[in-house]
Amino acid sequence: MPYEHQKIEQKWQKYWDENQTFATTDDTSKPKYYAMDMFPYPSGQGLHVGHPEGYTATDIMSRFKRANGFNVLHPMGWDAFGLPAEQYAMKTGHNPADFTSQNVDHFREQIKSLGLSYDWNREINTTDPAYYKWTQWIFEKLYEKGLAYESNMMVNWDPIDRVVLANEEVIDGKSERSGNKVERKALRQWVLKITAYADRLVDDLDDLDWPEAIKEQQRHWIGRSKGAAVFFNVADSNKKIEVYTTRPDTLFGASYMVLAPEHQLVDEIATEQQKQAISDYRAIISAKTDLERTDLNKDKTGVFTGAYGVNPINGEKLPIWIADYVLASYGTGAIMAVPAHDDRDFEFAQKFALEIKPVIAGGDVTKEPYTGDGLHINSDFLDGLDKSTAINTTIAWLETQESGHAQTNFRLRDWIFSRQRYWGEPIPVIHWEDGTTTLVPEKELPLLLPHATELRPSGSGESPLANLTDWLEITREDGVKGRRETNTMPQWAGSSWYFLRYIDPRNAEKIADLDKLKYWMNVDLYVGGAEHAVLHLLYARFWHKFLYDLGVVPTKEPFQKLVNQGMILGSNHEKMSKSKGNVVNPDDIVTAFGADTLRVYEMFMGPLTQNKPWSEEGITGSRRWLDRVWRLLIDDEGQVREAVSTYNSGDLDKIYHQTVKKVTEDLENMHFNTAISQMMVFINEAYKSEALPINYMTGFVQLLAPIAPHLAEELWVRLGNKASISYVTWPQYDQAQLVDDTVEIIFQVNGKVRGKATVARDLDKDSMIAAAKLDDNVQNFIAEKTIRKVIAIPGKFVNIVVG
RNA sequence: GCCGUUGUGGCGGAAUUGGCAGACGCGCUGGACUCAAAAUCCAGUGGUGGCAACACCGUGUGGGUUCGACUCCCACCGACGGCACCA
Repeated sequence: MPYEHQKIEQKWQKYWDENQTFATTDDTSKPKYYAMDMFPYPSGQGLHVGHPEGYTATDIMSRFKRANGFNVLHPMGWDAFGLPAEQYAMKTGHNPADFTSQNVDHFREQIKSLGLSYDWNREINTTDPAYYKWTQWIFEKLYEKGLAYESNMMVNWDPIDRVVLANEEVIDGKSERSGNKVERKALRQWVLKITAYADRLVDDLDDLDWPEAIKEQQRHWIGRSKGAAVFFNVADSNKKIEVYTTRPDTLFGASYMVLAPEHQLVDEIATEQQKQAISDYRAIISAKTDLERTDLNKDKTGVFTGAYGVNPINGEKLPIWIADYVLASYGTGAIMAVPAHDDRDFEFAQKFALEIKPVIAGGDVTKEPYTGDGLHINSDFLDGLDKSTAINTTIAWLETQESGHAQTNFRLRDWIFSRQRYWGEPIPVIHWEDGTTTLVPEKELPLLLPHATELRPSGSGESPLANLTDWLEITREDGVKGRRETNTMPQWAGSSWYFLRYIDPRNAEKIADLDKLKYWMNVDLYVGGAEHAVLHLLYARFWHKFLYDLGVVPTKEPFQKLVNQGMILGSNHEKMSKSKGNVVNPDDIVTAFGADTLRVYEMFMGPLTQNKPWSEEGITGSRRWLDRVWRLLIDDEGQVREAVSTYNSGDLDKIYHQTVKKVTEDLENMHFNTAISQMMVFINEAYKSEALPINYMTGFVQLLAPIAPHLAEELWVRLGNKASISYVTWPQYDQAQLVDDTVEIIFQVNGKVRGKATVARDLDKDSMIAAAKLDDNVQNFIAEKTIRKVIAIPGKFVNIVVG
């Protein structure tokens, strides 16, 4: 009887469902393990083969931990708000909710066919009002704490369609959909003050078990830098310019100053004869896209304002320029330029023939800027000091003069939290005609997204919600009229706290019960793609810290261990895409080979974290191996083979215990590919053995169960055990079975292998050396040579050094 | 340019603390079974030379440390991901 994957997989999926095998309880007597996947956006395309990779990894860990006595929380849900549904709805005249719910059903069905051990009772959906009630609640708390505010921010604006576009909708400066040229436009936006958490977001990374690359990306994104604020008076004026510098020690080398073209003081200090040049320059700048201002333009441009600043340290007058290489959004939008020791200032100074004064010894600043360390020169009281001493000395001096102070800056900016979209969580705010703004009262949450079949752009830059007058307009008891906020939240909102809701998904009173949170948090394993390295993970960490400060959650960080699965590439080693015609559909694989084969193959392809190309031959190889496992134990009539019995010839003793050890350790470390290869070795050995001891066979089936659960359940029952295998205690290995009395040692001459011998495990050094010298081939290489040295390690090797 | 990851047979990939490079799988070759084929089972398979024993070469490139280097150090090259004038 052959291995019939379809029958077996359906049978066990039904069994798990009916028996609620994977329903999680809050049994706090057991240690807990919380394994979570990044929940998917349920797109119309359905699952691709990349999804099952990460899902299988967390599923293996979940099943492995269950067998090791852990109480496992392994949930799944849907990140179901998002742009594609809205675009599709606009095109077809449907409501995004209906379309999304069909997609969710399709995704759920596909995911269930993979045999993943989720607790489906905890399924969540970010578009469910019972869920987004709490997303709105968190927003209200942020607002109450002063961490949510309104501000005019620049957005991508399609002037013909009159809609706001997301960055990813803008391709080469044009709208992806309409092809219209996109402009920058200031619009009122809701903004979250993530910068208030910048220090903690950097510092707390240190304790997380995350890939170093991701931590580095977050550190860089936050971009904390330490330096000084320095105040420069403007000559012949009462104005002051504050600059930010990381090199206050080079203050004696400052030879000019630069303001960002948008800097507020520009108009106030510019002289009459420069005003025309300035406005011309600004016109050119505003026509440039961000890309042109950064990437494409390495050539420095700028205009003199006609004004001078006074260097607080020596009273020198410094010309004040405007230039777009100084960014309005970073620091104070103003710098002191030290061309001798900064690449950008050097380039600018050369172009406009500004003075270049060296203040640090080393390098030749007539040729290139010197940015290294060195002793200070031409710097009065700083002369002879090294960089860090000079920095501290200067800051101390500035503080006594009240001309500056130490200052920390961040690259991180506040988070633009609103979207001019329909398909998102409504922001629970009302703008009243008397000019006040209030939150929707907590007891009225959730503020429901009104049902709409015809989504049309409002034309004003507001979301389609602005068209829905019934919902939009509201009158207070005292007759004051109000208008609801038409902005909705970004897709990041619902995903910033979903890991909390899985813990207590139906709680109507709060996000989740604190005792349950105390038991389950943090997430022990979080697996997903590296494309979320910064934004999602940073936003989730920010919200979590905020909730921690509120006392809602008991931990400072949400995700203790993070793993990024690699991408599955097409068989041509390129990223899978429709246009390249290299897309593999997991449904086809499940039908033709089975979910277990897909799971084994995806885990066997290579390390979880690396990119790997799909291979048609590879998948058949994995299937072949599962067939081989089946045939080892089950004969043509569907009976357990006679060789499987309580008789143990001893052939498999060593390999069995080795396999238990290796598989256990590999699973613990998520080295699934080598765990599978060890199981293959075991099966190869078993095929050569006459006797198949029943306890070894059941032990093997247990090792296989996390990876190929349907097949393992089936074999487990056929071998005479009671269903199900999921909570049966993991097999143990016997250390004593792993060591042999004899061991093969190698003989080297000058580090090259020249012979081998099998000797007693505890053979002493001298006997090993003697044996080595007797070896024929070794003699060929040491004959007539002087032995300089002999290295011997018992149980391993002898190395004879001749010369 | 900067930060991070990575480079091993025809292919995917193995190799605790430096100690037999290439486990396992794919592919390929041969054998068994079969009228034949498929499937299956068994064996072989880094390159060069040799009937063989065995020798030489071999982990991106060039140096170095060491009795011994895929592994450690220095310099360089290529691929992938991220950031991009952040003062």
